[in-house]
Amino acid sequence: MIETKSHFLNEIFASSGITQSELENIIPKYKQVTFKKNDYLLQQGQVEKKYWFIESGFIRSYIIDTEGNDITFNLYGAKDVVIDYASMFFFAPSKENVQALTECTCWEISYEDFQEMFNTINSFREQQRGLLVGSYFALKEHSISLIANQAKERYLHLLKEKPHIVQNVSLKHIATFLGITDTSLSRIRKEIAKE
Amino acid sequence: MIETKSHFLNEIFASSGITQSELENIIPKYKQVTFKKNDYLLQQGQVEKKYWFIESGFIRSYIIDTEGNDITFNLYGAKDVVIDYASMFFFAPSKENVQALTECTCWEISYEDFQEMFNTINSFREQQRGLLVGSYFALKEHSISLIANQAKERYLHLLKEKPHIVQNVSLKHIATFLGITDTSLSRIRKEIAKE
DNA sequence: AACAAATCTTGGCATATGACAAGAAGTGCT
DNA sequence: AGCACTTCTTGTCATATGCCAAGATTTGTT
Repeated sequence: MIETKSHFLNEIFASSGITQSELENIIPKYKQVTFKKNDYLLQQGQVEKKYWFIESGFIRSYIIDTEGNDITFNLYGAKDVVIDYASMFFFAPSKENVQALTECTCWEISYEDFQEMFNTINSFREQQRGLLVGSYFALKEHSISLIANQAKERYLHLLKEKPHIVQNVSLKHIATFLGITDTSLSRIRKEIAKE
Repeated sequence: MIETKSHFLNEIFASSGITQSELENIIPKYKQVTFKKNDYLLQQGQVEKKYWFIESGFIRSYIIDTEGNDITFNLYGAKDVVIDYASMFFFAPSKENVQALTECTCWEISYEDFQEMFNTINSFREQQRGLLVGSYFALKEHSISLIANQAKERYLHLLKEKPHIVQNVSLKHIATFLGITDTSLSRIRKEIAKE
């Protein structure tokens, strides 16, 4: 018997219009998994037809570009959804590596279970749709921000939106995510501290 | 009766393992549409559950960022697929505007027809999957390139991959797509011409 | 506790790119 | 043909950010 009331996933599904009785069908489809620091959730070349909600811990996705640079593509913390859209929805081998930066507790759902609930439970569909769209748009906005904003603005934006990530992820990973060097980010921090 | 042999879509589906008899079912699902210069295929806020193949003409997608800058998000030419993933697959209002830069002839398919063929015709599924994944990854690579490469490299890459776009799209749109000003792009061109 | 390794900060200098403004070239319209 | 409008080029100067290398600080390990 699942104690849904106190379950982490309740926070994820809170205020989504999903009823308690629906939740009792939904939550058991999620499997708790843990990752140790440096474990890979997904490696380049793999197809991973599942995704995760992070209950605790930090995760990053990265690619190694043609010149050998390690570039952080995304950073994830508690309550974030970790997903590779191409792998999940198009069955494509991933272009990125997704790795735990710390010990992590996550809730995993398979493509099949997702699809089934997406097609049969209206409130689940609406809630997940909103969530996935939000995560997709965040990436898109970040990409635009690389063009339109200065590094300092990007940093301040990240600090505002995801302070827990700024506080827990190493400077070099944050720097490549923001599209700058760790040296520059260090200077930006110094400048902000002065203000 | 559709004359599939000489049909533009034959080029799209060529060497995809789709048989001629399957093509005769597939091609009629596509509707030819034309756009005049400056027509919108999709506007910010709309949900557009369809996508297009360009037979001729040029199209761009763009957003106006918070500071009012017009930023080209993607550029499309003949044989490209024009799609807003969030709108198409998640029924989300688009964040971008998709506008014809020239007169265009396109082939449009609805989400419903796409879904139906995707689920029933294996060869269609494989071909479309490859195509959509390719288009998705190109955007991802471009985003990484904004971080990892110099403007000149990005321009040379675009020139190599999509010379027809470089030749037909105005410098200012190419510039914002590459993440630089039109002034800088003009200088980069000059420098390349000298070599 | 002590050392090694990783992370972060700082300095000095180089450079890619931006901002602004003027002129040149190209395009479309009457 | 002529005019307005947009697009492209070029000059000058400012600046954000990169590169490299040296310390400082923190973290992990024995």
